[in-house]
Amino acid sequence: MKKITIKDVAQEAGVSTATISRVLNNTGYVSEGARRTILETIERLNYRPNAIARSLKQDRSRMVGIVLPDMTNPYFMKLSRSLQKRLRQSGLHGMFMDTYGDPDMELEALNGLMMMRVEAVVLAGTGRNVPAIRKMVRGSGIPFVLVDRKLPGVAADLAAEENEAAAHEAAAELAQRHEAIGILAGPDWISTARERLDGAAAALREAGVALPASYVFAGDLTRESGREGILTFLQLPKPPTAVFSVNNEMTFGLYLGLREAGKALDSIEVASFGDLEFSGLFGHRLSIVEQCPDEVGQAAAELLIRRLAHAEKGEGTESRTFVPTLVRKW
Amino acid sequence: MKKITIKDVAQEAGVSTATISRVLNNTGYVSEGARRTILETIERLNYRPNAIARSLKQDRSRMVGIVLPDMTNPYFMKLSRSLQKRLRQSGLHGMFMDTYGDPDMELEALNGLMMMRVEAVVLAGTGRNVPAIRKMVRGSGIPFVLVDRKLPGVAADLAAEENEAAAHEAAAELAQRHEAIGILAGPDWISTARERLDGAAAALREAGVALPASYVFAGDLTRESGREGILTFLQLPKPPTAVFSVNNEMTFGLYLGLREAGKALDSIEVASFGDLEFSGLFGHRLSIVEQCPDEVGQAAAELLIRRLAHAEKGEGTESRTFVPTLVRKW
DNA sequence: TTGTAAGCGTTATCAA
DNA sequence: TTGATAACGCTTACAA
Repeated sequence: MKKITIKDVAQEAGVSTATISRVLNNTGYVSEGARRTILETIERLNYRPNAIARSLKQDRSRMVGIVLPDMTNPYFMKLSRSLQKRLRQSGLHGMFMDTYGDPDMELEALNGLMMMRVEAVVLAGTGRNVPAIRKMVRGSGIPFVLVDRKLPGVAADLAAEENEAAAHEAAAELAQRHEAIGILAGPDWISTARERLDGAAAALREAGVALPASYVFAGDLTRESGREGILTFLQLPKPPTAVFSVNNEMTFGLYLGLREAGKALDSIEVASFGDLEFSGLFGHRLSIVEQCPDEVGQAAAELLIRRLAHAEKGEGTESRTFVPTLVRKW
Repeated sequence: MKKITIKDVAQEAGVSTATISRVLNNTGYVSEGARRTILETIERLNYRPNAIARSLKQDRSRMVGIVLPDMTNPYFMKLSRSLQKRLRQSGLHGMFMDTYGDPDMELEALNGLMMMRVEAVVLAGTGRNVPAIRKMVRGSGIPFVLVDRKLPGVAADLAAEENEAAAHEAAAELAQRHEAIGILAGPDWISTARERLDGAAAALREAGVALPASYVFAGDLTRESGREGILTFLQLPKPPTAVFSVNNEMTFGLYLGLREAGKALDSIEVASFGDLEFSGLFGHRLSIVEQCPDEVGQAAAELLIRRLAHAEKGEGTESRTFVPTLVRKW
């Protein structure tokens, strides 16, 4: 069980470690004979080069940090999957960190990644660490790519969705048939939530639909707060007849709340940013803004790879890729 | 942007690198004065110790490989989350690898992890690399913990669910009311699928319900194959009036298929292993075997930590933790 | 309480 | 075409 190193292989094969290294990395000249013996010895000893030593020597970890608020959320994992797929093609590995949406854990995760000397960071932030992250982006010398969520004043590439336009379109749809429209909103510091609220509110305004404060519920993107939101709306003297929800979890909570209140699931019309699995199955009176996690992940990967390739050429200005979303009417 | 090392800190603080190291690791004696200057210098230079160098020197990567067939599957990610949470408490980081259920990618992932010198591996296998994995477990000298899925003949700890008993219970329930029961099964080499099929088949046998070959559809656990399965059943001269499905994705496909065939979603009674998000919302004539990813993940973590702690004391025999599942009737 | 220096397993430079 | 050998950034005996 003794761990076997390049020296053991060298000894067994009767060559120097330098030669082993050359065949391992296809670098420099190696005679065909030597190459064969070496490969055979490697196989026989079941030798695997130590990536840690290699990283140290080459000053390249070949790792990319991926920092997410919720790894059980399929949206982020679909995004990560397409990202990781592209990274692998470039010989990079993703190091995933789950922040649980908590600012302290986010900072801890980022610090850990800096110590691991990741070559880049992909971040869907909590929105609550902007100054620290800005400093880190400046000081680290590695590229950051923001995904899904923007962070104001952070000079990094971005891959995200067209939140405002899509929310506008979906809310405008509701406005054609309703005069009392509620909005399940999210925290102000999460850019996606804010943009979707802004887009929807603008649509209502343009359609001449009033939006009293009591029709905007400030939730936190969780199922539970969606439930609270609809229950709150239902208490109102004149409850909304339609609701726009800024994310799918809150939409789900909305339905839980309706059921809890003994209302039919189609007793109100709903437009939701983000899909619900069952929408195709039962979806009545439900419009969906379909998101494109795969495209966002791929875009992020492209930005990353490009940035890594041009690392030496100095920073340049940051790029932003927006992927269009699709509004699907039921 | 020059990268700053322990030497820079030593120079700035006017001490040796050894002393820096001592305060960094809280090891050995350091005068209070020195400690303060050093911490201040670290702060000022914004120094972060290089985890790679540390790993190399200490021969401890503090990383655990986590190999999964599908990172977009919430079941596996819930499992991973509780696993990771516990790992972090022990100063370990998870290195996630998605195999897409593909044996070649699985091997590639495992090889990569061995090169990274992970201290342990948590694996939900494809079931198609048993000999190679057995060899790796023997040769690597690091603990493996299998999660969710067993691998025959692989001497490793295991944390999994009570598949057979739960499937038995759920199918017995159906057998009380039906005589024509179909089963949406999975690949034979995935232990969970096989055990659930076995449990269900046994229940039917004991209840005296016939199970002709045409009532067992060999799917692959995907949504698409669930759809195919139900459509195939519906073609039968005498279609089943109830179906037991070995996982939630296939169950979802079943409903898609029903809808496609123009049948009402409650035109047949269904028992499903694994939850569907909407089951609480619409769930009629649907029984669920609720799984416990959190518990499995936690159990895996415990096994891992224990194994790591006793690493020097030789192997010992492998342990298996089974977490009980709950059958929820609608 | 502190410093010196040897290594951890590689890669890369320089000679041979 | 190959081999010595000096790093990479850290930890850790061992001395002082």
